[in-house]
Amino acid sequence: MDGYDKYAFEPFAVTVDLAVFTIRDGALHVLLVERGQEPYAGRWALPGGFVRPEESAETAARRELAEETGLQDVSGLHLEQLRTYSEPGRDPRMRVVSVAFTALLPDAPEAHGGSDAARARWTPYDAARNLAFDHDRILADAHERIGAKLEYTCLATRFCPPEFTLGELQQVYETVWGTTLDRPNFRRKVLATPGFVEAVPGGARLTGGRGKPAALYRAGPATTLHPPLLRPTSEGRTA
Amino acid sequence: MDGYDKYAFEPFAVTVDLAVFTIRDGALHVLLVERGQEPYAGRWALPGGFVRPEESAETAARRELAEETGLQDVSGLHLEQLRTYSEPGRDPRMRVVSVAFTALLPDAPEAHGGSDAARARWTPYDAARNLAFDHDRILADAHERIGAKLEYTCLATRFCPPEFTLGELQQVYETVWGTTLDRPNFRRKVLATPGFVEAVPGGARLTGGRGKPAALYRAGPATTLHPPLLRPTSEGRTA
DNA sequence: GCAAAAGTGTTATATGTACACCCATGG
DNA sequence: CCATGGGTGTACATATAACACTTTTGC
Repeated sequence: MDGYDKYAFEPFAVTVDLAVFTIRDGALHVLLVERGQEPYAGRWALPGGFVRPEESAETAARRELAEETGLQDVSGLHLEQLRTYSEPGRDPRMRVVSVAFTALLPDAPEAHGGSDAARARWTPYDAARNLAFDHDRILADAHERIGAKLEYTCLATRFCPPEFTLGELQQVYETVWGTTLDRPNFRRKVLATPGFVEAVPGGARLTGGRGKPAALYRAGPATTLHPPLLRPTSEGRTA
Repeated sequence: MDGYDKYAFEPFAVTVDLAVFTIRDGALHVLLVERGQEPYAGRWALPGGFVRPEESAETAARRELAEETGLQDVSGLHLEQLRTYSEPGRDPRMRVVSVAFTALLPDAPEAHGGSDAARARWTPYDAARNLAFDHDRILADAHERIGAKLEYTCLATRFCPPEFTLGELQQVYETVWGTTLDRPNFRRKVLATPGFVEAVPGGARLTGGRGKPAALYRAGPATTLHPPLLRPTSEGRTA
């Protein structure tokens, strides 16, 4: 921390990369952009870009998110630092240190392919392979992280529109975890956690065309779940 | 990600900062160094330094850890990325993006004040205030993180020597969380988690001078705790 | 014997799990 | 009237929390 010469070292570039998730047609999707230039021209990559001189990484990530999704109001969206990737060879051009973020979107706004990215597309998570740079790894880390956070935080509501049914909330868990959950137990668990969801007084909505209309809920003020809502098959993780 | 001119932007410096914890005399301690130069000359700070051109942040963190603690074998120690701090004004000299790490040491090796740091000292966590830069914040984040990780990982054994008693392991939890735990229940919980600890066949040790000698255990292969070992007073965190 | 620390046992309560069952709606 | 999805009830297993009690050591 005691070097004054700004150019004493080979400069580092600092970028942000975003793993932006949404749930569409009952499947987890991630936002990818197609690279227009070398390296990795034509390959898909996570959206991202350089941190500007007067920005923090968080500010840069939010700006990129707005640019790539074309959303008007990005201020309320959940953005969270994942980790920083700094392996010397991760970008063939120069030393690039990238701060990765995860973001969760309620529904999939089709408008994208904003400013600089050649093309942007929502891709099913399972099909998002062979990405540019070390983005396969970043994406896998991001998926792992949100899966874990669903267990002990109220993050799942970030995937839902402002008003949602408990069935939709359950689908979030089932989609991210790739499991099925018992509906009665899920319902009780969610309602027993104070501040997780709040009932919308008169609301009800048909979900699948058929069936009983479901009551509507809003996200509550709580941020953490106590006790946690554990994945069913989390036995093998002790070894 | 598409800029080729390495000097197009004002350069970023990339550093690592370390929050190195240990337990000493039943209290949580953190390793601090006294700054010899401006800015913040004479103030205490977290150890850290520049990432070198051919290093990853992890490599740099491990190198700094070895230098600051004077330990021979730093390879087995637990080092974990915390998050990256990138606010534009956090270093008055230039743009410094810092990747923060946490490290846990079994006991407190007194040998320190290694290479570049003016002085290094183990400081009780509660007395580590008014640090240089944004290190108060980093330290608080690190403490919060390790407290949370004790709940659902086997991290606590990293604070212990190779062979330890269950009483010592319990002290780790009590020290980091600032609570007391019921000994019989703690014991059952730990032993019921497969792979958390392994009994050392013939071992026993006197702990407090008096009392029954305690059986010795080693850290097991498990890394996560299922079900988790929750803090007692974690009620208020739902709101 | 007494204090201190380890270790065992027991019980009430809470929580998680696996179901069976009823309700409202569209076709 | 049946398929579909929402919602309720209930019995059982397991986990937690609180606390009494025994064991082994040093003084």
